[in-house]
Amino acid sequence: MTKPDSRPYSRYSRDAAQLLGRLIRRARIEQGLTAEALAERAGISRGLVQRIEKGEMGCAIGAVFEVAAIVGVPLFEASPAELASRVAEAEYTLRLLPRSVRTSDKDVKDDF
Amino acid sequence: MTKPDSRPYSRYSRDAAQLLGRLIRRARIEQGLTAEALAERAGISRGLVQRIEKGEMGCAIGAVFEVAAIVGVPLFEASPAELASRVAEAEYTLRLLPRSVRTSDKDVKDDF
DNA sequence: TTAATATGGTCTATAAACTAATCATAGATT
DNA sequence: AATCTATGATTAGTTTATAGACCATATTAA
Repeated sequence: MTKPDSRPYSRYSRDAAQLLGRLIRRARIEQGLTAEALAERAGISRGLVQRIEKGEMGCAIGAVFEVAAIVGVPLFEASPAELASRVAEAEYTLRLLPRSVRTSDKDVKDDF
Repeated sequence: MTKPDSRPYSRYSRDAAQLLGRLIRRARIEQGLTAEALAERAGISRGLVQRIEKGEMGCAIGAVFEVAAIVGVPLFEASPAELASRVAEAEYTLRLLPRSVRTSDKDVKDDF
């Protein structure tokens, strides 16, 4: 058994996952919610809640987002209505773009 | 084989995952990046890129965030420096909270 | 229209996440 | 101080995601 989940993640994505986990943990505690209780509400195990709060990269995004929603950590800093609106907007914008990318090598901003 | 990944997700978390996927796809196309090329950069398979762009809830948050970072979709609407700063802040704030929750049942704002 | 390629879907094998149970410890309340 | 409980960590077993190959189709460019 080697070290688990040691893929080359960028600092940015690791920070983001970690921050999300901390925010969830903070919100849970402030609401007096037990990890066990939160797990029950989300339909997942307590162990997974622990991993989410630690910001581990292997957790399913569905589980993470669901837990965040339950304790009230806003995703995209948006309310449900705003989110739905942005989804629709993104949907529309996508339809305006080419459906297939033909170019071989263009510049990508990997850093921002 | 039954229907995969049919856990009871909230509308909010599903919208969030879907929006993130759309934003990634849009950014990728706008940059003339092939799904294959993006997968290569992220160290994942092309199939996983497709699932991420569809906003499927089972994808590992590490893979999703990594891909987002590569195409330049900001997480938490924050730059790398801001993110790191917020992580540190969250870390500090957590240390001020009780480490164990004793209460049995308090009110939770499930809706916001 | 034709040629080249990106995309979408499916399949199998493998790797990994997830669950559930358990134990030890830390922390909170009386 | 003593008790009760939440937390953290570990393990075994099951489920699921992921990789990689493949094929069919759609899309772009010539």
